[in-house]
Amino acid sequence: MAVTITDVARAAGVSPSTVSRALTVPEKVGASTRERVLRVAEHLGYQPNRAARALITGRTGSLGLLLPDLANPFFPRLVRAIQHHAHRADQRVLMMDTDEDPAVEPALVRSLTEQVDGLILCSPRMRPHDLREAAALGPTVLVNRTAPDVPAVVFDDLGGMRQIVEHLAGLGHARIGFAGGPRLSWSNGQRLRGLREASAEFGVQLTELGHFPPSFDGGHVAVEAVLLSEATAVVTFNDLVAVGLCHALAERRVRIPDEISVVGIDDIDVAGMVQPALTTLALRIESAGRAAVELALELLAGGVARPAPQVRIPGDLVVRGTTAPPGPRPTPSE
Amino acid sequence: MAVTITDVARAAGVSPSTVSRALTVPEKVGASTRERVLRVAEHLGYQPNRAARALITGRTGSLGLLLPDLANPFFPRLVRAIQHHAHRADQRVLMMDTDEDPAVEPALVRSLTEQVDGLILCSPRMRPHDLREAAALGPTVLVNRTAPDVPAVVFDDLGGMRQIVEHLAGLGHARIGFAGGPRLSWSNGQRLRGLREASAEFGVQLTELGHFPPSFDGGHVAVEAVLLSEATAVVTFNDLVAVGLCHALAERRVRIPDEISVVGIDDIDVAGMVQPALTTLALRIESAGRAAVELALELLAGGVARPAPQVRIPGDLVVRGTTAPPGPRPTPSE
DNA sequence: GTGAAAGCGCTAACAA
DNA sequence: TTGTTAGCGCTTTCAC
Repeated sequence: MAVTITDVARAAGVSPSTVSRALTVPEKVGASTRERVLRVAEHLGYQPNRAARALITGRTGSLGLLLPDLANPFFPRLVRAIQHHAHRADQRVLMMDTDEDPAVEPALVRSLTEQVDGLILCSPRMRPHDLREAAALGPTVLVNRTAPDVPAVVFDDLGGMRQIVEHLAGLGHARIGFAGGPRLSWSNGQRLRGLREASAEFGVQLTELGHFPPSFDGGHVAVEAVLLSEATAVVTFNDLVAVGLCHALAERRVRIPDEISVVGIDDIDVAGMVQPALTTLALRIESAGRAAVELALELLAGGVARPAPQVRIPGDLVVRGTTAPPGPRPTPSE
Repeated sequence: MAVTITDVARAAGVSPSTVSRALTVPEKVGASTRERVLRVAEHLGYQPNRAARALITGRTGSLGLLLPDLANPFFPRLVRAIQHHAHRADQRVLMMDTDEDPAVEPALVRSLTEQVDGLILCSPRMRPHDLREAAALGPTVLVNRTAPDVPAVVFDDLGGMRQIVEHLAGLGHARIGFAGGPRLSWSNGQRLRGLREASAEFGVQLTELGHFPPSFDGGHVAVEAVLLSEATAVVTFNDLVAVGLCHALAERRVRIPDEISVVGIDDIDVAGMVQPALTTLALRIESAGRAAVELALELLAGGVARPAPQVRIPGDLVVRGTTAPPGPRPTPSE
């Protein structure tokens, strides 16, 4: 049997409540008593029973983490960061992967809220209505999405897109294509909007090439639309699509960046591994994770300012090998 | 306030104990009563309070998951699978990333054991002695490592290496190099052993090129040793190293697979994204995750056969573009 | 088959 | 500053 607070109390010659106080509100206990209790507890290897503590305080000491797909290289970094900072605040992390199925999200949220102090919803795919209901269930922080009155951490897509277009325009590109992500994706909308605004600002023409799966294969699908377009540079929804697109272009003997420039978003590891290495908008995912945990902790500590805070994480354009001044357009051979 | 078992009892006109039984040991309750209780519970949106249940049963309903680094593309797939199967068994997953620091592992294990029913240790880096102590703390399952008397899920490195060597020997390679991983890595030892045995069997010469970080950069470091060796084909500790090596070889204008063949291990996504695509030993990571959860559940359900079961997951060689019959060795130019 | 009662380990009033 | 008491929500004897 594990050692309980009563064992410690007996061994230290005090009452259980004193032990409890020494452990959780040290300042409400005499210095010498506190020290003795702490020493005894340490010596006995006492570990508080979280369940008992949770039962009475209503605090579980853990944060719930919901995300669409851990296999998407964007998320492991985010999870790591969240994990790390939660741990520093003595909170555990209960992770759940929804397998990219928006339909299961509300149910998972409902089951999670009961067993965690707060919820971090990463790139939730559920409908705004469901999201609002979910957030009402308990302290909730959104990452990579927004909803009215819900604290959120988002990436500065507008600023990021501006950096990309500025870079491309500076290189001399006049016609830019956008290989978009899922129609329902919140960030896809943001990115498109940012691209439109920046294109107007820098006087380049933006062509929307369509919506593609946010994956390597999606990039392969997009290649047709890219070749059919007049664009000399293509921005993709994310790095996976960019890498897939480059792959497909290479298969068709289109030279990158000589004939077409490609820009990704995320700066996942693969971006630096392919050849040529991908020019991409690096997202400070670790910062986002930290911000999310901090917001959640604030929420728990007791309310948050209205309106709900919205942390915007900037991006940094990383120029590598897939962008260059526009050359001759590839001839659509096949 | 959340709805409790008492609320349900009152609404259903029975005692709390009956509700409890209807929910956890249905067969000990009259059919009609059970049905009514269940309906009322559903209607009220009753969710059992896990903390209270844990307090009395001693079962937390969650599994602890310890791993070295979620950023390593091997792990997200494993975590997903574990998550998925744990969830099906109505167990939550508490994940902790040790950040590749063997020193923190024992402490994390100790703090985790108190709050979970069982522990799944993935590729633990800690010393055998610590591992034995950790496993003694509670129900423990090892993944990608073994210890006496501890149930484990391992990959069939011996069989996998045999597949690789057979493939290479069949292609005509007579001298194979191995770019090893961390000296302390358990699987590195296994792989080396498998390579030795298979090399003897197929009559090829094996050169150990050294130990390298299990990363893209590690592959870059390894390139020197590769070029200095007589090997016409190189097996690397994992795909990341293989991709890094290919990258470094390409930088030196060494043609793959014409001048050197490269084989990775894992079949991470990147393996299919680089050009040429990587020949690699695919590990059935999902199967490993499932097996790990099953073992853990068995442990919880009450003991496990002695000696501790050891599940061996086979690998499948995926032949892609980085292997071919040996050509002329590259001339060490620089 | 069902209810009453006890108690898991802890914290939080309330007293002293 | 410390101890006493009650009770969080649930399961599990033990009666009936």
